[in-house]
Amino acid sequence: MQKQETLTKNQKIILDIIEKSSQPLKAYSILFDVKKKGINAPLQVYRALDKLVKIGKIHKIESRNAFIACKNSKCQIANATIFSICESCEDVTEIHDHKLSEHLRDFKDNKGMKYNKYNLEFFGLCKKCV
Amino acid sequence: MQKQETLTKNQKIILDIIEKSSQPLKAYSILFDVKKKGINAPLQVYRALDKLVKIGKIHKIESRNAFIACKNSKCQIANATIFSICESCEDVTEIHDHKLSEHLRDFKDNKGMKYNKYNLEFFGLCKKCV
DNA sequence: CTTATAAATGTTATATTATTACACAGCGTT
DNA sequence: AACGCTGTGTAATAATATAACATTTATAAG
Repeated sequence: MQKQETLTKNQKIILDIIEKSSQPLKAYSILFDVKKKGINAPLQVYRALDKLVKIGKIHKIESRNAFIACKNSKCQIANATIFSICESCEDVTEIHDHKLSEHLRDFKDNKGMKYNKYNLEFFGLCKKCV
Repeated sequence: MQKQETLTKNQKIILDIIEKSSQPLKAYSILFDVKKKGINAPLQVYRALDKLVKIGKIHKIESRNAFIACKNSKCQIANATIFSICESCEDVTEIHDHKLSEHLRDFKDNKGMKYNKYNLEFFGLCKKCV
């Protein structure tokens, strides 16, 4: 625990919006929403997003170019994310599976690469869409 | 084995360029390279890329918006990819790890979702860059 | 062989996502 | 007070990707 409480005004505004959404939000849709709060330019959004990703408050869904809040209250886990994505309704859920996480954390390839992060996205059809 | 031999002219041109590169290529850099072969528009590139991804000849590195050839000669594996990415030199390597692949293939969450695909990207520093 | 159907092409325009560059403000340290 | 660091605001632009339309080629069906 160090400085994750000290978000700036813009960062708070953006985090707030993302946390209120159960689903990933795109940068420009966030921008649209925060115009009324005085955030006018894409860069202001992207800067806040970058920071929030860095400190683990949100995650980027790479295959969708969208951002979702980390539900894990103590998260800090900017570096190990697993998501399931429904290809029909686009519902995204963060997966917390201890065993799988362990496997990924412990993975070693045979090339001496030093890993500090991974991102895993599962695709398929959710219950509703099957 | 069915129709993976029957690539069209554009698809062949694009695949050829990607296969000749050991590293991922971006769509617009491919476009630049193929202009001399009569492919003039982004859409022509993206269409070929889509098809090649679909049949498993190439993979998209989602975090980099770039495309790399599948080295697995019999690949057909458009649906299960694992890559390691060096955050310093951006070197990308496809990982073939039987045990890890099995784990991912067999993964079941507790929400009844039916998976048909996954994409995993590891980030870190390669031997040279450590 | 002819018709129908699906898949790919070529082209123009445009939408979406993300970054560069620059000037400046706030804050903690020395 | 000067420095370094992080964040802000703004304008411009770069990079990535898709929509819409007309046409052509390939494949399959009668």
